[in-house]
Amino acid sequence: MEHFPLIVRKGVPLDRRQQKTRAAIFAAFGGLLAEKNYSKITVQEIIDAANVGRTTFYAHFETKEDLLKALCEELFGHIVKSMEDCAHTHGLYSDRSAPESVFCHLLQHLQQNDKNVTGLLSGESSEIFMRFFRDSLNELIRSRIVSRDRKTNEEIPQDFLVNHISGSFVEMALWWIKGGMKQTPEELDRYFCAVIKPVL
Amino acid sequence: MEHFPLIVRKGVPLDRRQQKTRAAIFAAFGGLLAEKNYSKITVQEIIDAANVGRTTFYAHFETKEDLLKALCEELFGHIVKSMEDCAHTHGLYSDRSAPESVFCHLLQHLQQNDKNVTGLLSGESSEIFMRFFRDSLNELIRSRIVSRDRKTNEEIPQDFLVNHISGSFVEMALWWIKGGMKQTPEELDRYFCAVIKPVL
DNA sequence: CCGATAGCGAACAAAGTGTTCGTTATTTTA
DNA sequence: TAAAATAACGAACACTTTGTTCGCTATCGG
Repeated sequence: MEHFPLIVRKGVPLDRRQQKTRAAIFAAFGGLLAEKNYSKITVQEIIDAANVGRTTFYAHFETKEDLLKALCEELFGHIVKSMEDCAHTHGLYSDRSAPESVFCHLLQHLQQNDKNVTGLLSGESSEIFMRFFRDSLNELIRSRIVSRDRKTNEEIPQDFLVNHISGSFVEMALWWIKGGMKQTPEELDRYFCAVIKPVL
Repeated sequence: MEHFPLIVRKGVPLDRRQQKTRAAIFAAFGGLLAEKNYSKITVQEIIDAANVGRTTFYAHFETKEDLLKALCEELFGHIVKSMEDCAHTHGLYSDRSAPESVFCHLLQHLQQNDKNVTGLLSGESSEIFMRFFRDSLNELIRSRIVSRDRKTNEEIPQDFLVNHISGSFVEMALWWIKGGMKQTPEELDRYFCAVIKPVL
């Protein structure tokens, strides 16, 4: 909890050693997360798996929670980024004109096991990641749903809708992953549109 | 993790002392959960708050997680029970004929601050409880949706639907509680039916 | 009343956390 | 390429938390 002289300063490109250390820690942590619950993972285990010194770990991350946050950003950062791009070019939902929905795009990203996301997501700590993921999604949907879909049902508050959509999506993704990803992203996207579209 | 000679045996009614201890621990734990995250709560804090000996605590619960599970069962046990009853007499959804949906019933339960549930649910650990809650709900919906609603959309798998409904509901409840329960249960129930009904 | 048993608190080993320090290895830079 | 900078290392540390033991006391139920 104390202030600690951080070796890693933002803005400054990482020393090759730092890059290696950081990568090793992420890899180790990821591996552990895939096989056991976050709360049961100990810093010592991470250190051992990453094969780095104790001091080194704490020079990079203040705490295990800090590491988790960093990992989330690392893992979902570019997914969210490409999600935003996709939302600009294509629409939020699939259409005859735009078969590539953001949601489908997203599911494809997950499926292609980008940076071993899937391992983590099928592990016991998947909820943690999904929460993180969900918050980004919420932002996106909020901005998109306001700009489009003006003719929407006046009975139901925007806030409720936004939450419903992002919440449902995350729950679906969780269900999908935990069930072994039996369906294709396109299938899922159809289901999702089928249950979400009528609402708007 | 070791086998520990459990004082509390199931089936046998609790000694008056045991009842008092158990209640004190639940109350203390509940109070703590309402103000700080589960993971940050220490057994010692619970012991102090409950004003109970260390040994006594461990005679009742093997671990903090064990306590959490017991508390969940205590809190949601009767809610789930009454939920099942409600599902038999009334239908799953609101109707002109049956304005009392299970969902509405459920929200009312939450709102009337049953056994201080709300405090816990607005705390940082709400997800944990909601997960527990969700699993019960899933069971109920699964059995009900199969018996009714046979004419349902053949395009979408039952499994997907069940998950969608219970997932959405939990996400809604979470949104509601975290937002300070601004809406009435009846309002929420209307919104929920509005987004769920079209699906079936 | 009395035998049974729950609660108590001190004390403990074990494990985990966050930090320090001096040394070694690697990278930048000049 | 030599020198200054700095990241990594590992032993050692004080501290916290956990789960358990033991002997004593208080309370309960028959």
